[in-house]
Amino acid sequence: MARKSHVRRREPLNLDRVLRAAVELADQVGIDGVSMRRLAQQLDVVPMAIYKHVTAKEELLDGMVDVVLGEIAPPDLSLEWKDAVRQRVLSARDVVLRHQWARTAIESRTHRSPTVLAYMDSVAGLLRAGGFSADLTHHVMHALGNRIWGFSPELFDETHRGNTQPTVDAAGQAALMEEAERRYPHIFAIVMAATSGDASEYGCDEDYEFMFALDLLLDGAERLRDQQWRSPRASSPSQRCLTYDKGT
Amino acid sequence: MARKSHVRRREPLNLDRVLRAAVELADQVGIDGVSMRRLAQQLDVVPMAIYKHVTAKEELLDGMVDVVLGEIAPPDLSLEWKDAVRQRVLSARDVVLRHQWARTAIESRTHRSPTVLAYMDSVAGLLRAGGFSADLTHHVMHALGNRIWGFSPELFDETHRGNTQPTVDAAGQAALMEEAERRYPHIFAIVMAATSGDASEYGCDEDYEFMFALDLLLDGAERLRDQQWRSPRASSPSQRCLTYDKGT
DNA sequence: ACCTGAACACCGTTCAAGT
DNA sequence: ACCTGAACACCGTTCAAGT
Repeated sequence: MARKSHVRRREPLNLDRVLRAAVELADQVGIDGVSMRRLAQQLDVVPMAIYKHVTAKEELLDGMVDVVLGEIAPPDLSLEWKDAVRQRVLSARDVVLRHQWARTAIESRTHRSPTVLAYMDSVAGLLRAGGFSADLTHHVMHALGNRIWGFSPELFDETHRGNTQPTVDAAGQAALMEEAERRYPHIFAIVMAATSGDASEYGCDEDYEFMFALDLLLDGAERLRDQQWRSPRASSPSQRCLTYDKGT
Repeated sequence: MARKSHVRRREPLNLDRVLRAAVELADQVGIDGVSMRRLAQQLDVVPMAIYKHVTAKEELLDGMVDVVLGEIAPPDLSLEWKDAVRQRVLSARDVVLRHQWARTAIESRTHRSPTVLAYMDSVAGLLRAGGFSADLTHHVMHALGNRIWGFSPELFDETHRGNTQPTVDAAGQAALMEEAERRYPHIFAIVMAATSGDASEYGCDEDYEFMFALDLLLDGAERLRDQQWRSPRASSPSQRCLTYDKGT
């Protein structure tokens, strides 16, 4: 056993092994639990050994994002553009649901790695193949925003990140509800509509919300494509900073 | 002078003063520069003194977000719903542009404070007043996502967070461009279209992108409202987890 | 009772001393 | 030349000792 661990230990550290261990660690303990020191421990290595394969923690996080993006299924080029985009984005969604920490990690990245660019390029390519101009594709990509990575911000709740709300008794619950109805009538109405009565057991169907927004955006994009939409910038290229024109 | 600083020092610390100092500090040094210790130093106080007004750093961040949300202009109820939403969201945008750290801070919040809920309630109220059902309002709010706070993710660049890309000579630049064109043809096309030729000076007009997406979403929402859209969940409330129905 | 210095258990990263 | 222990300059937060 001591011998085996000795053999293990001699297996040379490389970037791939570092990144895979980091991803595994993040899956287990969340992104905040991933420290250089803890990762080193996981790899049965001295902390400084990691710096041989990664110049700083930021680079580690870049690499971790690359690893999860690698799990996204390749695009199905036989599909009609909208289905193709949807399939690709939903595949990304599968991935970020498997790796909950990936949302935060992706959002925090300030550097676009080749892997990131390649993925974005492929999504842009699906739109271009669907007859979108480069101009419109650009704006649609921005409008999709983080949804191209398969996630959208959680507006009301944050159920996926182990938050234990304080348990209150039924009376307290009712009082809270009354308070909520008085102070936040519109949110209350929304919650009531979403739960058909029992607001206390509110929980969004995140998947549905994601799809709703995705289709709203894609349908809107399609409409603009069909009416040959061009950005004001494209018409007058010298003008870099545009003030929004309400009449448009 | 020593006397004056002594008088200053005796001014009792309170939550308001703590939060305002924290916001000011974040404005100056960014959110990562805001540590309990550094904030204490700024307030000319021992670190532990802050914990009298805030139980943990998370609570400090909650409070900081509340402070900036307080700077958002009140809704103009005389406006037609779409303009009212736009005015409110653009006012929020002014605020998050003034406080660059606020995007990250808002995204990282896991707790919805009364101030946060009040703002969300007011946006929901504008939609409701515009004839949106509670059901549709709900989904539209989700679709707007972080755009209700006046920001959207930066997809391609991150110019606003002091990043100094390595300067390369003209020849290196040209080589990079060729490489980019070969590896990321669609992104390259986008960039070319956005800069009318000189891809090296690419920079998105973030304001325009924001407005484009906002209008795409609001126009799409209006269309759904006009056709009396109802969510499948609203029709069959027992069914909580919906699979997306392509035919819809 | 209130306040606070020191301490605890961590960080990411540098650097010089060891092989 | 490579590797690594110790050290540096930080964190957020606890806690016991001081007033």
